[in-house]
Amino acid sequence: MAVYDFKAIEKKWQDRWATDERLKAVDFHPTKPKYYVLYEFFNISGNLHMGHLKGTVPADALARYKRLKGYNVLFPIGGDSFGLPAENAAIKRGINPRKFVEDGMKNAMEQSKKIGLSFDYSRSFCTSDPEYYKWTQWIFLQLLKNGKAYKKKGYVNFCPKCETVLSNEDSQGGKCDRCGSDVLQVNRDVWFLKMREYADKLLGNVDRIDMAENLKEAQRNWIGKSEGIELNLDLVDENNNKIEDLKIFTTCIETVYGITFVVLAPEHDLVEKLASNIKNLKQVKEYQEKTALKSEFDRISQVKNKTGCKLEGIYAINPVTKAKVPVYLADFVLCGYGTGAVMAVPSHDQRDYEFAELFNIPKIQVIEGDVSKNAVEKLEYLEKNSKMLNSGEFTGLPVREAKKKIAEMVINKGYGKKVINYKMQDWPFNRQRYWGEPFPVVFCDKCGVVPLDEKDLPLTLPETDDYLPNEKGDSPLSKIDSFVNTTCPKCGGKARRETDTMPNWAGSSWYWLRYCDPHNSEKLADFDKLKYWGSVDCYTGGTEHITRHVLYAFFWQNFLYEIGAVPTRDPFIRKMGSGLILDSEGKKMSKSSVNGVSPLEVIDKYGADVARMHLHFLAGYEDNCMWTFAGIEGIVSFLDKVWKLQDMIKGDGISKEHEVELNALIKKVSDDYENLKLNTAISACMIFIKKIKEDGYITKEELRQFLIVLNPLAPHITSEIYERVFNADILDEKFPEYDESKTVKDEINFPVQINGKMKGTILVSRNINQELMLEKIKTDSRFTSYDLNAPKKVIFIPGKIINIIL
RNA sequence: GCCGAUGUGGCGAAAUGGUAGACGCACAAGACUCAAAAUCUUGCGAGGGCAACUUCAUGACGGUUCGAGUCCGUCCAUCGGCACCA
Repeated sequence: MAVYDFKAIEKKWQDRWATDERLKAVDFHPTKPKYYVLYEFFNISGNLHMGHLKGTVPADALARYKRLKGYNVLFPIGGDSFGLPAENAAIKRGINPRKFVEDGMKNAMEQSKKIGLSFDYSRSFCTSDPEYYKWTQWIFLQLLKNGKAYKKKGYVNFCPKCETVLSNEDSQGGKCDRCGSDVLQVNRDVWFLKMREYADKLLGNVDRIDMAENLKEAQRNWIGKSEGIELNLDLVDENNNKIEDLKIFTTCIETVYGITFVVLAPEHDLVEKLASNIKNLKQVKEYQEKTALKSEFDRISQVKNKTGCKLEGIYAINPVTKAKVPVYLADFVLCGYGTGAVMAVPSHDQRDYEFAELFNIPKIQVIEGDVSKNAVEKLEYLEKNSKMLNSGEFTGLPVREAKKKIAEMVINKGYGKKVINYKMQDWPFNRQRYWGEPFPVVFCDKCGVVPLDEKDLPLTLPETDDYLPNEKGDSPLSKIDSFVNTTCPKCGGKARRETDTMPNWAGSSWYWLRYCDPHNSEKLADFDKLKYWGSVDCYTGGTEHITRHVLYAFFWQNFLYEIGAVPTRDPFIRKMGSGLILDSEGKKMSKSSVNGVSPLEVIDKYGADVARMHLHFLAGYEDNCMWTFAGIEGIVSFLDKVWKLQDMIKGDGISKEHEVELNALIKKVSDDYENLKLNTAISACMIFIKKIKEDGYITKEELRQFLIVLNPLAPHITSEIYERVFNADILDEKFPEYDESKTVKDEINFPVQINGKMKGTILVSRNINQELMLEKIKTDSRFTSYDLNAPKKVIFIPGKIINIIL
């Protein structure tokens, strides 16, 4: 038998798979059930890294397993090619982003072939392909027509050194991802998508998806649902003349008797309306200007330092107590949450407490507890169910009861109503960059914002070699007159195009739908095909975008469902989050990690099968793991033993000797593939080979079944042996079935406990009953020292254990 | 601060409430060899004992149970998410 030349043999199979029709998904397959496995888009900004090997291989194993199980599997791949990463990389190398993406995609596809991934490449596309972004633009038009997109002035992240606007993701920790400069906030006219309106529907998606609890919690936190009361207060002047209504939001209506002041966000629009009544208007304006200069990041990072400004001459009336309290502006109140105004109860909220100390405002304690140094906050008093103080008719009630009753009273008397608030904001949807989807709208002096006609899509991105925004921070598209100047589709008059582009998250918010029908030029995808492929059965990939991309995906799918473009609200049935690869210092190993080991290096040295198996023997799919070459010899020697099985074939059929081991193997590995637990699948295969080595032979049928079982993990070597021994292609085979009754031996080592302690095992028939078992124990020399004649109690679990209590 | 996940040998890690440490690495001894590599065999949680055996061990302390790594409490630590969200 020849030595296993992995380089030549792996290449041979990879070349065959590249064009193999059997790896392609078939729309409306007449007999096979469908199964949709999705791995997240490749980010076209460099080479594949170890994280890709960790993420893709289990998805590939699942796809290969499901094909062998007789499913019609859709396992596509594509490229997230619009956006900053690709554009920045292109600028850095001085090449056209279009060219960069083309090369990057080709490279990623070649590299994924080297890993042995069985993608259906015939369905691939990039988000920057005009045939694809035509439909991204189409979706935006639908959002606009259905009132889910609007334009408003708002703040965006801006890097002064790169002269570009950045997304939140590209400005984490307030630093530019590219150059490390501090990110500023600039006020710009921004397109927003009404994502907040979908908050509750998104929570529904979160509940229904099969996903790890920590990821679900991260999403729920991000959405940030909170129930409370919106309370109406009158704003009055010094002479108690009513000037305005003020709405505040609170989740602690039980503390309503303790209000001693009210705070508005500095940007609150009431300030302008009240201007004539504010006695210290100059001071107020100064405060507003000062806080406006602070970036969102500054406001968050300076958590401890309270600042504020009193509105002299303005007072608020507590509707419950009729008390007249002062009104302040303070930047600890955010204008984007609730009503942008809060009632302050310094005895029962730490922020209010600190503010009251600073401005010398009195406190009214309304719930038991020590408030001399800190506020007694909601969590603490609710936990203890303390009693109410100074709260009129509610004084003395336990706080839980009072909370309900005060809320009822407030609602009944018309002082307020129940409301639900969300932390999640609407989605700022434009970037002042070149490399993205152009917005399919124009601005007409007569008609205002006018959407393009759907038949005129795609609105293609014009060519340029000037990728930087102008000095005002406008997108580079604004410098291209032939693009900017156009005619209004409605009145035919002069109009200007929107020159901003969509964020890189736009194209990835619906791509799984396009795979169902990637070449459709009439629709984003044929409805019947969408119905056939349905929700993604298993979506694999990293966890870093769980509160961004996955929520955007939920949002768009819900919207598309509501306008009848797709058949379901849920894009994904199950989401598996791939763990990270850490380097020797325990840091994330990725493209940006300098000392990262490339998967291609490992493949070059050991072959793709070894690389696939070694990495996934180190840890489970969702676990982080440290990359190391240590232990790789174990996989090398295992595959060497597998190769040498060819010399050990003796007989046909399944031998009595291996029947149980083989059935147990098939059972274990089937479960493990379903659950992406490749590490234990590998160990099960090793256990089987150990037994074969012990006995010195394997039958032809046993080898056949074993190769199919191992194939999803190590597709190259198993395909090669299969061809050599059986003169057939393993892709045509069916995954072996197992017989449950044959997965356990008839004779087992039955565990014996005395007084709950393990004392040993006795080799007996698996079906032994209690009486017989007791007899066996009594006659066993190891147990003669115990008086077993009158046990207090005997616990006997058939086939499992016996426990004798003396 | 709030929420979530995790915590098991020298290391990576397994264990539907039922023999803790499967499987692999490393290590040690032996076989083969002039020798080495490769390969094969055996051992390998800690303590005690010549041995048969025995005691202690799954972050800590309690609880439920005939029986707990697993379930329930209270802590501690690590990682992750959110964070002046009213």
